[in-house]
Order: sequence, then structure tokens, then C-alpha cells
Amino acid sequence: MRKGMLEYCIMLLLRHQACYTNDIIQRLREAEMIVMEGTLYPLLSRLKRDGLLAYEWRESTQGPPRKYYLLTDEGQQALAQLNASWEEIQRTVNLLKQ
Amino acid sequence: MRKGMLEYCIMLLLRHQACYTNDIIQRLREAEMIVMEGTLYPLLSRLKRDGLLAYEWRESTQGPPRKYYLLTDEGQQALAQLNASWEEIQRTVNLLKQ
DNA sequence: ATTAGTACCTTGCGATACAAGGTATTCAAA
DNA sequence: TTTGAATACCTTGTATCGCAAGGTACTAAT
Repeated sequence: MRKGMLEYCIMLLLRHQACYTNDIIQRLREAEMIVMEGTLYPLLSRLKRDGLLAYEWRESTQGPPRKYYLLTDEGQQALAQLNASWEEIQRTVNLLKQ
Repeated sequence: MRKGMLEYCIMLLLRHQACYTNDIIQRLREAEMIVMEGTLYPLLSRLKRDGLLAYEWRESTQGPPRKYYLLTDEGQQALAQLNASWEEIQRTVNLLKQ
């Protein structure tokens, strides 16, 4: 059932703090949301392509450089939409639960 | 983002009251969840095949007979699982929102 | 008998997530 | 200097889900 929630969770995560892939996987795992590498890379690329995310390269102390993603202004607007959708879904479920 | 929520919503809907397809579409629409016929029929068939739903034919005053679906005992157990998943997703989102 | 309305269902398409595998960079040890 | 381990990037193939469109069958009214 978590399908479809992933994009929302990632945008929530990247709205204040820039992260690279392993950060994201780790942070989501701490929030009990499991996500695979092969899922994440295409999703990040798509959000970048759509202008919702931007990235910058940063050196690492150990290993190759990393792509640090952050939400753009356009992404913030899209996130506001998703917040509204999330509220609506909660309303729907609560209504059906009665 | 409502993707994946549909199965849960339908099982919530059918846990107490038997409905046929147009009932379900109508009731979900009232809860602000739009679902298409072509989505619903395969989903109901799958839940039936998996033993989570059962149906019985009922005559209609106008038109051909209808399949009225209701949640089975096995479906009730599956629904308890989905309720737990739903709680977890809410926890995840709330945690990421901080 | 024909038509309109209702209810059932199927097929083809696009999007999403997973599993598996592949490329490239860095650093340390042989 | 070269080899290998670790890290980080990405792609491909598969399954599932939801939608759009189209199709079949039964009922009732004209």
C-alpha cells in the first residue's frame, strides 16, 4: 500500500536538507519506509527532469563524489499540492472507517 | 498518490455492507475517491479469487441481476493487516513532516 | 422487433516499484 | 604500479496497478 507514497516522502525529506541517495535510503528506513536503489535512482532523475529537484556534486572523504538533491521552488509548490492530496486521502479513509 | 489505496478503501467499504459495482463507485465518489469501472471489475475479481471477497447474485427491479460483494472472514483478517499498514504510513509521513 | 438503459467484463497502454546486473571513481594494500 | 574492495552512479527486464476504450448480455419500454 505504500506504493505511490514514495514520491511524497522523498519530497518531504528533501524540502529542507540536501541528501544523496544513501542518505535518503537511510532516512526513509528510519521512518519505516523501505526503498530500493533501483527504485530511487529513476525517481530522482524524473523529479529532476520535471524541475522539482536540483542537485549539486559534493566531494566525499571516502569514495567517488555524490549527487546531493534538494527541492526547488517549483518542487515546494508541487509539495504543497501533495500535502493537500494527503489530507484528502486521510479524510477519505476516516470517512470510510466510520 | 491515491494509487494503492483503492484496495484498502474497498475493503473498508465492504466490511459491513454488501454492495455491487455501481454502489461502490457511488460510495467512493462521496468520499472523494474517484474510481473507474475498468479499474474496479478486475480488482473485485482478484479479491474474490484470493478469498477476501464473496458475492451473491441479487435481482434488480430495473435491469439485469447484480453481483453483491461482501468481505469474507479471511478478508476481515487481511483488512486488519491493512489497518496496521495504514497506521504505519501515517506515522512515517508525520515523522517526515517534522 | 427494436431501442435504451443497465450491468457485466476484457484488452491495450502508461506509470511505478522491485530485482538484478553493469559502469566508474577512490583509496589502500600487495 | 597494479590489483582489489568499497562506494556511488545508472540501466534493463518484469510484475502490478489504474485508466481509457470497447465489447457482451440481460431487461424493459416503445
